[in-house]
Parts: sequence; C-alpha cells; structure tokens
Amino acid sequence: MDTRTYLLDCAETAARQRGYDAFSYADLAREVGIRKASIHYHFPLKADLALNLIERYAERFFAALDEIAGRQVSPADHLRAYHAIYRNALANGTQLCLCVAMSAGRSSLPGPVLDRVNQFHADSVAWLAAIFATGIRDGSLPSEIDPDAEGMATLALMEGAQLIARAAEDLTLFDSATASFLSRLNSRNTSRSSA
Amino acid sequence: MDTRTYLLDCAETAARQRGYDAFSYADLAREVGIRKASIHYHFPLKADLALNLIERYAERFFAALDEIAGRQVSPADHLRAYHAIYRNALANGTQLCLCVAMSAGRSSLPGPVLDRVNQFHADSVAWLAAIFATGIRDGSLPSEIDPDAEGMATLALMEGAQLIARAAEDLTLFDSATASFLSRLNSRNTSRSSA
DNA sequence: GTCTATAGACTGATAGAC
DNA sequence: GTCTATCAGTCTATAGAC
Repeated sequence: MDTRTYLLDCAETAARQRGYDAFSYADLAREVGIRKASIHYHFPLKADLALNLIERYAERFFAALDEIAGRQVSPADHLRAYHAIYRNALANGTQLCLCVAMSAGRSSLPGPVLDRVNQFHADSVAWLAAIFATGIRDGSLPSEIDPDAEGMATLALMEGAQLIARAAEDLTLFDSATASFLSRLNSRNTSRSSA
Repeated sequence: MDTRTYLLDCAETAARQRGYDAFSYADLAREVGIRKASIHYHFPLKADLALNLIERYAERFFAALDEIAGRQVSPADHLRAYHAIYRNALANGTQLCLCVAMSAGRSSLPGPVLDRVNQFHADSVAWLAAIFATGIRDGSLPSEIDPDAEGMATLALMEGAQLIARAAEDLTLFDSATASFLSRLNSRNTSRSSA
C-alpha cells in the first residue's frame, strides 16, 4: 500500500477512536513508521489531512448507501441495512463513525471540514427521507409521518446511540437505544391497509 | 460571586461551546481575570476542575428532572419538559449539554470523569424509563413499548439532535430531528383505550 | 520522498514571594 | 489567594540536506 493511503487509514482510525484533535502527526508518524516531517510532504497542513479524510469517508459511505438503495427489498429492509452500517462502524464500542467524531470535536475543525460534515448530515437526511417517502407511497410505512423529519430523527438517533455506546465502550447500549426504531419497522408493514 | 464559582461557570461555558480539551487554563484565566497559576490553587489539576464541573452539572440537571417529575401532569407532559431542557441547553445551536460535550471528547477525559458521564447516562435512562412505565400503566402510552429501550432511545435522540444542530449552529435542525418524537406523544393519548 | 534539526507557540503544572 | 517566573512536554509547521 502506498504511504499516502496508509497515512489516511491510520489517521481515520485515530480520529474515530480518539477524535480529530487528540491525534498528532507524531502519533501518526510512529504508527506508520516514518518521521513526522515526512507527513507534511503528503499533507502540508493537518487541515489538508482532515479534508481528505472526511471526503474519502463520505465517498465510501454514500457508495454503500447507493448499493443499499439499489437492492430490491422493502424500505424497512433499506432502513435495517442503514442501521447495520452504524452498528458495524462502532467496532464493538471502540470507535465512532468519522462524521460523528468530527461533529463532536467541532471547535478545532477547519472551516471547510466542518462544511463537509454538515453536508454529510444533509445528504444522509436526504437519503433517509427518500426511503421513508417510498415506504409511505407503497403503504408499508404510516402516511402521517413526515419523511424529512423522520430522516433527521433517524440520523440523530444513530449518532446519539453511537456516542452513548462509545462512552461506555458497550455495544449493547447501541442496540438498546435503537431497539424501538427497529421494532417500529416491523410493526408497520403488518398494521394498516391504506391510511 | 466567589472566584471558584466564577471559574466553574466560565469553564462550563467553554467546555460546552468548544469541548473539554479545547479550553485551557490560559483561556480561563484571561476570561476570569486572574493568572493561570491562581487557577491551580482552586483546582490543582484540570481533572479536578472537570470532575467538579460534571458533578455540579449533574446535580443541577437531576434536580430539574425531579422538579418535572413532581408536577401533576401527564407522562407525555413530563417528556415534553425533558425535551425542552435539551432544546434550551443548546442555546440556539452554540453549545451542548455538558454531558454530550464530554461524551464527545471521551479520549482525553480523566477516568473518574468518564465514569460520571456514564452514570449520567444511566440515571437519565432510569428517569425516562420510569416516566414511560407510568404512561404505560395509566394507558396514555402504548403498552407494546419497552420502558428501558424507549428511555435509551429518547436519550440518544436528544444527544444526537444536539450534536447535529450544533455542528451547523442551527436550532431548527434540533426541532426537525425531535418533531416526530413530540408528535408521537400527541397521537398516543388519543388513540387506544386499554391495549 | 524521507530525513535531521529547529522554530514558535502552546499546554498543564510547580516553586516560592507577597 | 494571587502573583511572577519557570519547567518540561507537546503541538503544527518549515528549512534544507540527501
């Protein structure tokens, strides 16, 4: 693997485990096995590294969502797959989704990176809203819910559940926090006929 | 006001706006108007300050919850008041609940402080679960929900909604994320008779 | 591309005068 | 209780040799 990619991989893990400002070029150099001055060749400023990090992550993340959206399954199954992404990203309670990690350490984030984080949120809500809208249209989800609000609520639930589970390093807290979301998906498609 | 209290007030604001490791004794000294060495007289280690911070905050927070629980109103009203606390704590999208801020910067947190944060979460879930249990008992909330899971979900939703709203410094994102939670409270007490 | 060496600023923390 | 002065350690970042 080339050094640049290796640096991004290590930096991503560090940022997700400890936060953006809690890992340094010195840490990174030690782990990758080069000197910290050499990192500046690949990423002159730490802000460059951060921007590459979130952009690479968003690309990967939304590619996964595209793959999920393309599956010929119910909207509820799409949402279950979305849930699974956040659950897996937790890595047993040791690390957060990069976007959650960066939302958390907002203050020290370079402006463009913060913008990217907010766009990540907006894109996520748009994806979720589309799924909910489909579910309402085909009758598998109740029509009184608002797709946008439900999308925002789902994103907030996942981020909050990750935060709580990681604080205690206990994956079961994530499962507990999202249990009612999942069970609401089950009850819906058996409940009502049209309204 | 005595210096110690003033220090705690300024530190709390700083931690909630920028995070625990993003404010220094130098910042604090500048704001309070004493030298940073003097802060060490009141709080020898920054860990001492952090522990006092979270303990004072938890005391205030759960006193507010006690006051809410004592009101002679419906469980749904109790939950609406709980929601209002998190909404107000956001201060228009500029700062987080201290517990959310500390969950976020977990890595650099002294052990005892992290323990206190996790206890804060557990106590919150217990309080919420009791409210949900009451609502199920009196028939105002549907009986198929699990009080503990619903409590965890509610806490996660509030924390996640705060995180997203603060990232964009936009209170309306909090409102959007919690709208379906609130509307679920409305629909319940008019829907079913016993089951 | 990677290195050594260094700059300049900042961190939490301590010693000791007043 | 607050001060001055200082310490050792960390950080991001740069200059210039190889």
